[in-house]
Amino acid sequence: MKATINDVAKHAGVSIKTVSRVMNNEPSVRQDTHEKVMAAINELQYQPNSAARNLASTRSYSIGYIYDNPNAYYIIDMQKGLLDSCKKHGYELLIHPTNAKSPGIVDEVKELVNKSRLAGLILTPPFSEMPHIAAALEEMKVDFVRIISGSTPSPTVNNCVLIDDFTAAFKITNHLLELGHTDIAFLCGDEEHSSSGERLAGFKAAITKRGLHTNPKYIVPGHYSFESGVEGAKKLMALPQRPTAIFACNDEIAAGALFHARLMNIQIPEQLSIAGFENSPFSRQTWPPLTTAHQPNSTIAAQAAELLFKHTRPNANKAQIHAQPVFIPELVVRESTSAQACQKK
Amino acid sequence: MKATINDVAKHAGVSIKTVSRVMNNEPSVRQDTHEKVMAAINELQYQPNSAARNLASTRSYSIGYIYDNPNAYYIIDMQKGLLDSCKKHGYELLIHPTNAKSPGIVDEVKELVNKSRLAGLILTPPFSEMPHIAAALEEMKVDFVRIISGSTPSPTVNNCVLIDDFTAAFKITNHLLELGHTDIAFLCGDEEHSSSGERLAGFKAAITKRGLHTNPKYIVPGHYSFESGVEGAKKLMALPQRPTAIFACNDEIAAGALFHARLMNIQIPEQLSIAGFENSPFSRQTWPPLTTAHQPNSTIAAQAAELLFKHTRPNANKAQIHAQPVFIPELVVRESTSAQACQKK
DNA sequence: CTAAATTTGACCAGCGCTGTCATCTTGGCT
DNA sequence: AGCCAAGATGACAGCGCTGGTCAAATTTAG
Repeated sequence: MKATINDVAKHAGVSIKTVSRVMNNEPSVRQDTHEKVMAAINELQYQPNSAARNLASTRSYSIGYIYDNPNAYYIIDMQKGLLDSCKKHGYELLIHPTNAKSPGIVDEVKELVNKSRLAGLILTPPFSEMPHIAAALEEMKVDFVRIISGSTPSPTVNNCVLIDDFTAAFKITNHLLELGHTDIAFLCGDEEHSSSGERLAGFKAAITKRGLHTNPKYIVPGHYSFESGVEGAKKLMALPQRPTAIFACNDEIAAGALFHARLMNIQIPEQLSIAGFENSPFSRQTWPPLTTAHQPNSTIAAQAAELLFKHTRPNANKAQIHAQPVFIPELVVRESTSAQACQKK
Repeated sequence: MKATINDVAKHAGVSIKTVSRVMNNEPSVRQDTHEKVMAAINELQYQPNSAARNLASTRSYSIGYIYDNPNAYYIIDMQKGLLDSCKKHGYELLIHPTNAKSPGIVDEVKELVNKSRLAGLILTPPFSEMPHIAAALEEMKVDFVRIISGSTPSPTVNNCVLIDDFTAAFKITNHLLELGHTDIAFLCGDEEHSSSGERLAGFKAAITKRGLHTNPKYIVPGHYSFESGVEGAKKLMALPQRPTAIFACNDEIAAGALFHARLMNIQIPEQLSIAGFENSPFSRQTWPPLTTAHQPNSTIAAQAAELLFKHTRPNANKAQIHAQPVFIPELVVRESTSAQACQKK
């Protein structure tokens, strides 16, 4: 039915071991044999049986994705990217939803790795920012790649995919500044997520660079939720001097702010500009659609998986391993921001 | 490191063959030996190595979940239920997002089954309602369980989990009727999804039973999206005689309707009641929160997986196989519906 | 208490692949 | 040409389990 390594070996006129060598990128296979084998592989559409591989090898061919994120869109996108990359490299993806705040989380992760013999793990926030998880995995000598907020590749750590929240937030803030806004508020996400801090820093930097200064009353703590956005906007709108623009730490918060504004009969963007972050489907379902920063989650996930596979594969190009991809979410301008609110002043 | 079948055999004082018999539910194992082995399994926390099982057996121990649904919350919930059930039975879950409308979809599914040697498949709408997919799977002799809309178990088909959309819609409509509403509109979902038709039928039945009749102008075709809800509400609100309540085919549509109402300065529920369907997180993020019907997606998914495993396991209790679970989503009353709008009349 | 039926174990092959180690090539050197 | 080391390739065992066969042990029924 399905081609096995034996079929490929016969077809190419080599031993199965040589086919195995080619499949595993092992050195000491001559150029022409390599090509011969590859040709046979392609012709027979050979795909190694992962069960056999797992059984025979000390290594494993599945990676895990642990998640605990209320944002379903984010998870779905991540999965998509991971799956694509896994498929490409003949790996399997094991998904494991769990509760990051559970006290036994480290043991749970350990057990998962052991039981499912995982080759590696993809960690997204909040897991990617939990030092005890990273420590446990390092101790177990399991590879992992973290997707974290940051802009400057670290020379000591090579297993991260960085999202430059700072720069993206800087851009969004700049967009608002360029429209003419000077009284801009910021609705924070969860304190524990470094992304929120990075975005706030980018926000402040843009304002400072413009020669303005940030009004502490305009920086509202909160968390990554719709409700938090409603609350935050309520506080801001109750201030004697209202801001003319709000930059929310993600689209959900922005949607909440938008909602509160609608409730208060504040026209968007005529009387108030609102920007979000992430470009989730959410940001297109609001009215008006949200100006936001596009975070290409699928692509980010795929990159993370690629990085993991490079680690995992024993004979990888060492130079490539140290590449730390940095993603800068791009500004997406929609109808929720305009110059109108500040021109009236 | 990890316990193998040999360890269990030694621990229980039996041969590995007997352990294997127990693991695979084979007959002709005496009660007490069975217990002895189970005790050893529990004590050693034995989990069969799925790679070895897959390799040795003609059967496989992984099931697939194919999805193509814009509703990320739905998918996440489904996954959760499937994973729980898989874990319990020692199966693996393979997820496969794809495009249901792609012309090569049947071949794609076939290839997936072949390549990953799937024991079975879980099909949700729209896949569960595509006859050519079911036919292809039957031809391949691959088990599958469909999650579909319906209320009466079919005697010929035994691989379905039913969601009684009719009754749930009946209940929601009744709730509106009991509040005193008589002019109730219905915003349809996609025509291709039978759930929309079932919900509409339940809606009509409730109205008819009340001795009233449905106004054709109040039945607005559409699809399962926020935008469709906005459009639908717009049409309804433009009618000379506005309805006093709207029953939307799902929460997203309801959210769209809610949004349009807010835009038109129609107070909810004072001037108009709106109900949704599904009880997705969406329904709690709107203001006011939506009256809806709770569809326990995780539980439904888990049931579907259980059903599939019963099919797949060769020595299962035949009587159980023919049980077709029927879920009736329960009414959840929140602030978006009240008697106010119809009392004013 | 015996014959028949049931339960269990010993043993083997083999699933498709990798790891180890032995063997065969190759090419550089004298 | 002859020799040797390094490189390329192959033979073979074994990963943990299932499925089959058959014989031995045990239970059950008559």
